[in-house]
Amino acid sequence: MPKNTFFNLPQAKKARIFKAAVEEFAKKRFSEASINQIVKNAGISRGSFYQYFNDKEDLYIYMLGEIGKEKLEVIKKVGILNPEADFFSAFLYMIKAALVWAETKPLYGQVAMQMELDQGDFIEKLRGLSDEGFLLLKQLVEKDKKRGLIREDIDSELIVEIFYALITHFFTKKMYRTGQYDGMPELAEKLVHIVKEGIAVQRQK
Amino acid sequence: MPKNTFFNLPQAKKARIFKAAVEEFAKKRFSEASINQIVKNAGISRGSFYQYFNDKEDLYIYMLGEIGKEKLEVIKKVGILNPEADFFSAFLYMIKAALVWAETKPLYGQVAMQMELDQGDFIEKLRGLSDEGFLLLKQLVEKDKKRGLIREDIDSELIVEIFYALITHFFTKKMYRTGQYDGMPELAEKLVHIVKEGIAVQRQK
DNA sequence: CAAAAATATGACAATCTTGTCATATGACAT
DNA sequence: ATGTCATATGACAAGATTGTCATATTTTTG
Repeated sequence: MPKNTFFNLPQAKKARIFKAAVEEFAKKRFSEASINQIVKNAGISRGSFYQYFNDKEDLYIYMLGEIGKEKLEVIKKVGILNPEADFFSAFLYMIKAALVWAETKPLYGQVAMQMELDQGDFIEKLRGLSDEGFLLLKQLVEKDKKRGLIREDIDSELIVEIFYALITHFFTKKMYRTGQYDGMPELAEKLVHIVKEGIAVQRQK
Repeated sequence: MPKNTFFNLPQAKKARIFKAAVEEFAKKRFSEASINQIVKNAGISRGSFYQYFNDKEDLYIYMLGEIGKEKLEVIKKVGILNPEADFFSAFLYMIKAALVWAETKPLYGQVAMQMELDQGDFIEKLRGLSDEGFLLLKQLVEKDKKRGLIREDIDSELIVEIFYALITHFFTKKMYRTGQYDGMPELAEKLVHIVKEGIAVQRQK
């Protein structure tokens, strides 16, 4: 947790530091991000940094927490919007909402991407924590199983993870290559359709 | 390309250096791997390293090439084994062969994994190159489309990439968490089955 | 207003990295 | 054996990184 000296700072300065952190962690992985770079961009001295935060981890976790708050709001809106939606359309809606969010705050999305690509014990520890979206999706899958929309013989967690893996893979690739998310809603629809219906030719229908 | 001084080296010394490189690049990403560490483990001086290779890239590419040779043999065996196999069983066979290979030379698999997780312009450039396995799979998909096994309306490359993404995701996760690949053949089968048949409940069949 | 407490600062030590280079060693041919 | 050529070596420069700390400055408090 950041020290009190940080929270006591005037809003503008806090924002400056936060912005500098986001910019750095959007460019580099945690392990490669440089405190030097952050303090330079924030316009504070190296000494001050250590007066505000214990170390890089401290700042990183704080930043993720702040970003997470915003992200959660986006995700929760989906659940509220149409409580009767099936998993597939809810998922697609969620993706689209996430894309709108990512376009508003592109750096936030990049921070998440960098984290996704990171390894290391510290990052691995972090991952398990904030899986609110994951849980929500799993519940939707299970509801759909009861409604007879999704096959009961497939593990719910596996299903969610498949979608997660696919979205992460294609979005990360696209984002890294072109720096943009255009065409992604369409791709997401294709992916959902494929996993839903399968790629095999249907014998009868 | 390594310099002649390297190729002139006695076999044992070459092997020692190669082994040290594999060990380092299995532990660390390219950008984080340290030449210092490699020379230490290989028992050569720092100066010698630069007499053998131009730089880290040089060694890395050489190493990947050597590993790639072995890997390609494994993959090619699949195509030979049963030329009439459909994409799904060929893919599964390929996965299983890759797993056997990875278990024999676990570090090679880890090198590939580290590369998978890496970003950076240099690594990105490398990726496109050695996609022999990718192409082979794409051809299989297209054959199966003609045979009426796979739906024609889905892009072949997308299909291959979906499998690639899923396998990479689950295997990397598993490997990183537990250091082993046990249970992976079964998981691969599940994944193939899901993408083949879909997760939606079939209305009639 | 003066003293005390809080905060800001950049130099510093320690540790890493890469790539170069003058020098030493060894092998091989004349 | 002597000279030449290839190779081996570790010190070195230049550039990063992190975390600490004595000192200066600002703010708050009595």
